[in-house]
Amino acid sequence: MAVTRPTMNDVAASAGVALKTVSRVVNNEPGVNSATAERVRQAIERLGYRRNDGARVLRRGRTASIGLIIEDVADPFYSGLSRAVEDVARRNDTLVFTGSSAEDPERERELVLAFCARRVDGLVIVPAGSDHTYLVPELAAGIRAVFADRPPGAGLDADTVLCDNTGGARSGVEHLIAHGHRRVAFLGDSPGIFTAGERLAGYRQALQAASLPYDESLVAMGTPGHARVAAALTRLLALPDPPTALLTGNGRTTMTALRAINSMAAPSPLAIVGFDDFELADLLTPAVTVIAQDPVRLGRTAAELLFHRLSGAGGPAERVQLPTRLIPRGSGELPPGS
Amino acid sequence: MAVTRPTMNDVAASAGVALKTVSRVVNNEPGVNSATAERVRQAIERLGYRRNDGARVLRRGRTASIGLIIEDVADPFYSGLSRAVEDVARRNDTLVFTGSSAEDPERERELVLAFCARRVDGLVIVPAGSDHTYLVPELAAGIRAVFADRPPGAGLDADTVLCDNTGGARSGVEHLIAHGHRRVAFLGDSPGIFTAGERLAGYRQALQAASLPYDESLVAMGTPGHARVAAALTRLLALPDPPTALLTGNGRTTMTALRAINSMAAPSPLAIVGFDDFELADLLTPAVTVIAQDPVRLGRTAAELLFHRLSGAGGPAERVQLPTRLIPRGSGELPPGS
DNA sequence: CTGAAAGCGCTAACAG
DNA sequence: CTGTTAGCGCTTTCAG
Repeated sequence: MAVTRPTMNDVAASAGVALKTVSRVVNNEPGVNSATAERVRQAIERLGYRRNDGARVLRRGRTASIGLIIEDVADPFYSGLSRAVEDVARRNDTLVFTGSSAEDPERERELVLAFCARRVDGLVIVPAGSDHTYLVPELAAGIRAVFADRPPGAGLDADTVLCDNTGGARSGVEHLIAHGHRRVAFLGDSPGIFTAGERLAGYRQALQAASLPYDESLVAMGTPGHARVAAALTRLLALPDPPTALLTGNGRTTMTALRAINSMAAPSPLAIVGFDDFELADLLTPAVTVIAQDPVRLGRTAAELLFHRLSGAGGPAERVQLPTRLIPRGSGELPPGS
Repeated sequence: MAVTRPTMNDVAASAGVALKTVSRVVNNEPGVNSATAERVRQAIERLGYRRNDGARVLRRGRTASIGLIIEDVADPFYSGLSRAVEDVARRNDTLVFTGSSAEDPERERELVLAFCARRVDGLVIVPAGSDHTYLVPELAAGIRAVFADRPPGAGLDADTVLCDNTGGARSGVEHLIAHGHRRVAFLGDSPGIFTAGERLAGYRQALQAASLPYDESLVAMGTPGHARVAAALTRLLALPDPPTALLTGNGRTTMTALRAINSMAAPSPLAIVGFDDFELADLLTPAVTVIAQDPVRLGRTAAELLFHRLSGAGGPAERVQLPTRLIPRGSGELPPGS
């Protein structure tokens, strides 16, 4: 098995021309006699030559590749975002390295630095950690970074695209209150996660605007795993004055909560609004009312911002906020105590 | 803004040592005086030096990167597979380029060749096309490729990991027949897709084994879009002797079909078995019986096979088949004409 | 229109 | 233990 590929030199030798002439043909540079060019093309064909972009990059500087760091490709929210980034990259003739941080700051750092060592032109980062000082030398060296879904940690000023987490959560709770609920629980993601905090803030704002008390016992923040969610729900429903409605903090938590409630033989149905839309929400009984984010738009916006910078745009870091949309489907319109 | 990064040379000059010494320190090679090493490390820190892996690769041959081509990262089946490939790659200190072919053979080809031009060490390909002759020179040049979910086109012999599509579909139809059904429809994916054909074959085998006739009017193959699926279902249900049960050909088709049926006010409930498990199948009413594939295992197996080859394993192309598993949940156990 | 020489940043192979 | 030299495959620069 051939273990070494033909190089431009081999092609040049085979076609009886100089290296540079091959380079011109391969890159469609003007100023090559068409007969010569044809001879080169035949040699390329004959040898199965294919340009080594690694060497090209070394010489030219730009790698025409970017890195994308998300939490988990297998999560539908991030896979939508991923696909959008990929599409924008493709339109810019750029390849994408993808990596999942699994919500681990150390892993995020490793991935980012590995991408930087490959000299990606830029990065789209959904950060897991809150300390991004490790990025400072990279940014100083000209690598551009755009943060998506969550902002960078303190001390780093970079372009950022976020959803309106607070406003979204607020509108969800307002919706429940408008339907007569006074005891609304919040089942949120781990408190360390930026979006979880923002959504909790929105929850509180809605209560305050309606002059309802903030009752800590109605709030349960943590991972979206089944055990923890089921435990939290059990506790909530056993309260002396239990909630009649529930806001769940993200798509995964919503699904886990629905599953837990389903197997709990709840005394009276709980009204539910979920943060994040999800597939089949419309087919459940009742259909699930959600606050929809737009992961595709999030990814597209972040990637476009990145390429905007890569094409030379200067100016201060931008901060874009994307709207959310409440989609009433039934579960959020249930009256209390029905 | 600094547009050029410090190189090993800069570090060497700054530390007052030779280039090679820096290289030794950076790569943790033994045989450097610890005082010298410390001086070098300080210079690295001072200048914010980071090794350029592109240059390293050019010199060493291996890029420690692989390419992954799937149909669409945003599809849960492929995103599970993706994540599994990424995890295996990580364990092998390898980065992953990801690209979506969108079921377009030309796009698949472009992506693969772009990855090859970056000199990835290997590829995991879920092929969209059926002609892979474009890969021959790449394979000859030593790039390893493993096909997943679908085999390569005729004429190319490469490692392949498939699911038991035929057996899975057969077991699904057998299940329906065992529950008393005699008129079972098949709503499959576009006939050009490999897995769609295999599943159709399994459907036919089950009918034959039960001595039931194969009725073409009960089969509808095509894209999983809503319009086409709804039209197919309308036609099926208007048949003089309509089906009492339905096998759907993949996850997306199942969901679309459920949605269509839901809005159709069907005369009597249709028993349904879906190929592919999907999130929330257990929470629908009735819960959906499925033939589950294991996308994570598919991805893991393919990636492990790839790294096995990359570590020097020879021998003929392997062909691995993964089992499927029928998960009864309710929809597939409905009796006919209920 | 074509080519020779230099060098991108690094590692391998040898000296000292 | 440290340094020198060559060269990975390509593009850039400058001469013919």
